[in-house]
Amino acid sequence: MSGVSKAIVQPLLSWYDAGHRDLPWRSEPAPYRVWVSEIMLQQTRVEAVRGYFSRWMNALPDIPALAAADEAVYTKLWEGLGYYSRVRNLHRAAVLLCEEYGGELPADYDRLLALPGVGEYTAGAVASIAFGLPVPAVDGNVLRVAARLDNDFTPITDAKFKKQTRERFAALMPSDRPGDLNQSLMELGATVCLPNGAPRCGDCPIQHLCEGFHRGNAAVLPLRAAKKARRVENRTVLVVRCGQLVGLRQRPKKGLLAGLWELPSLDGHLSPDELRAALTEMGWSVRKLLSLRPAKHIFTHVEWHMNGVYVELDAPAPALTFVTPAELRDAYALPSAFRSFVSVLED
DNA sequence: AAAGCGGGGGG
DNA sequence: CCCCCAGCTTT
Repeated sequence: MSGVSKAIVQPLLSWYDAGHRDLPWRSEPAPYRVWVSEIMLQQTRVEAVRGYFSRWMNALPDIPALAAADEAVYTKLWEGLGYYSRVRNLHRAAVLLCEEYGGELPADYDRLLALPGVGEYTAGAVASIAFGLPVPAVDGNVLRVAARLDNDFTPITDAKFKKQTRERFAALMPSDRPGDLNQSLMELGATVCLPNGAPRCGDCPIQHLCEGFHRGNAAVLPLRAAKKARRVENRTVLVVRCGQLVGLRQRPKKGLLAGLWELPSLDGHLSPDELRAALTEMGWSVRKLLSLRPAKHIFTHVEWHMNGVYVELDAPAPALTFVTPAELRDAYALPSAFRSFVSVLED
């Protein structure tokens, strides 16, 4: 017997018991902590989450506290973590939980799945880790482990592969330790069954059950669908000063970096003359313009190639919100894309 | 099924 | 440079 089968369960649990990473949401797996950690961990590395998780729990220790928090507060706590719809959904779900479930998470896979921001993976993770329910939690790690175990060349990005993998693991979940089995699979993927052709099969507790290893294919699996090319957007980004204040703009409620604050910017790379003309046209009283070092920021599907310009105004521009550098640092959520330009304010 | 949605660490 | 990360939602 080999591949994804019940034979992997005991070796994985024993291996997990023998040692695993010490993660803050593991040592104290209250449902709220597990839920928040799993949302933060979506498409995000464990090491990036640690600091955010600690600060979040300190500021918003339970579901009612999150439900009652201002948008500016929870958005600021998420600043720099990315995929900001996650934090909006987290808050929406907290409000909903207070209204419908007395401020607690339901111990039920389908009710968890119905929460905003909670998909198949997260519902399975919370159900199994926080509530001990025997449901699988199939993330990118588990998909890779499954493809290698079964020597399966189906692209793991295919929906059918994900569905099949969930079903295969659902059939072998142990009733006593489902959360630990799910975490052992993810731990294996994160520390041993590594991506990019670098599996450490010599350290694997289920090597003897791995069809991919047996066939010599562990390093070439899994397959993935080809990814699309990014488009490039040229922008002229402004560090606007008026006295000691800096001018900010809030992004639209939908789309990229929705609702976050940003440095104002114009489409394209404008020359100093073009920029001065454009700003005058907008009614801004420009006192001084200084070019800053250009910067590039890469998102998943678009690249911003940014020319920075320091702009001094005689009077505040009505379209902007003017704040002190300290207020910007402490209370306004600004995406990482603008970091290099904001550092100009620290002189 | 495909596209949109962040940011960073490591090869 | 490219890869991929404890994915979800919308179209």
